[in-house]
Amino acid sequence: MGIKGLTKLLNDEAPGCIKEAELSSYTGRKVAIDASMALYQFIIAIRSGSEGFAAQVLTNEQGEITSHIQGIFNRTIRMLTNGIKPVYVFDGKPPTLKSGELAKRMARRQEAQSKLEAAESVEDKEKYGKRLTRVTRKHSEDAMKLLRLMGVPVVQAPCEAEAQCAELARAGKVWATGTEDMDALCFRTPKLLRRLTFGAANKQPVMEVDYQKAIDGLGLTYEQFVDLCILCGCDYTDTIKGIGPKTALKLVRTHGSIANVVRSLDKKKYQVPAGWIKGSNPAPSAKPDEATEGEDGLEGEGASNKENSEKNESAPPESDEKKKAEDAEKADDA
DNA sequence: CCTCTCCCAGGAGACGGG
DNA sequence: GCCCGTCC
DNA sequence: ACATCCTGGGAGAG
Repeated sequence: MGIKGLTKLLNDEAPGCIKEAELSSYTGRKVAIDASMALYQFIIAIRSGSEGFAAQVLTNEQGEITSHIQGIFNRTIRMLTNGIKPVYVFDGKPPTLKSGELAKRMARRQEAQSKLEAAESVEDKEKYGKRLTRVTRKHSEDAMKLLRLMGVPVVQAPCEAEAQCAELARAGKVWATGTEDMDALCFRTPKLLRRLTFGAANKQPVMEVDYQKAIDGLGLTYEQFVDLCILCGCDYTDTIKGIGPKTALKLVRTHGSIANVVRSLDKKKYQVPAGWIKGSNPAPSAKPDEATEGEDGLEGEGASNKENSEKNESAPPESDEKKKAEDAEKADDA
């Protein structure tokens, strides 16, 4: 996940938008965290007996996974100990992941699936079974229950958790989004905190990115920033060979939008992937520029301007906005 | 100057006793 | 502070 | 996904 070379680009072109600090300097801050992402990592990472034979997840007497409970518990305790107030945000409707990454995951998953069925040895079955790991509804419910018992606020996002985290931050309900994924900036979270899980005892400090300083430093609008990220290469689209972060920035600055950039490119020199941005498509879809505006009610999903032909995700209705706000109020009590 | 490719090292959750 | 064993 | 897999940094060519 992430935007290729974005961290370096920001360091080079928007100096000051990234800074590092001790965990202790965030005492008292409320931070929104994508719960599903955390759960997935815990389920993958927390295993016992990795040195011996069977690398197994932690389970209860019924054989159900409990790694995620252990992980969420420890991490939450750690943050609370440091005076940081987490707000866990759970995914709602599965996001319309873009064709690229989604297809890739699907392919990998199906490959594992078929290999699992073909597997004869116990080892193989175990091996391929692991590749099918995913966060289930039950895992999420377990975590929600735990968090509620701990008095930690939980938010149910209408769609993508990352987008919701950014909205909470924009609304001032939390101070920042805690994530390892720079994609969060594309949802306009005012502050992004990386390596928040590493404590004082650990090596790297917390990394803090200021969204406003970032786009100001780059000299771009929000829409242009999203376009830049797409050009740099994100999870959802292929990149154009020969165009890296520096060139992408220059192009967006010069032409103003990704549609204009693509239009102006020498197609003989640069291979634009099939089915790319509308500007590359002979059939113009309405007004390209408007597709990137947030006026349709879609939160964040700026990157969705490339999928305007697909079923547009039903926009998060106002009621969801209120619901999340209410939930976040509880954060104040914690 | 910028990008691409290749290679390789390191990390992949957190705690706590020794 | 590091090294590992442990967490279920 | 720990008998693997992914990422980031550096070298070197185009």
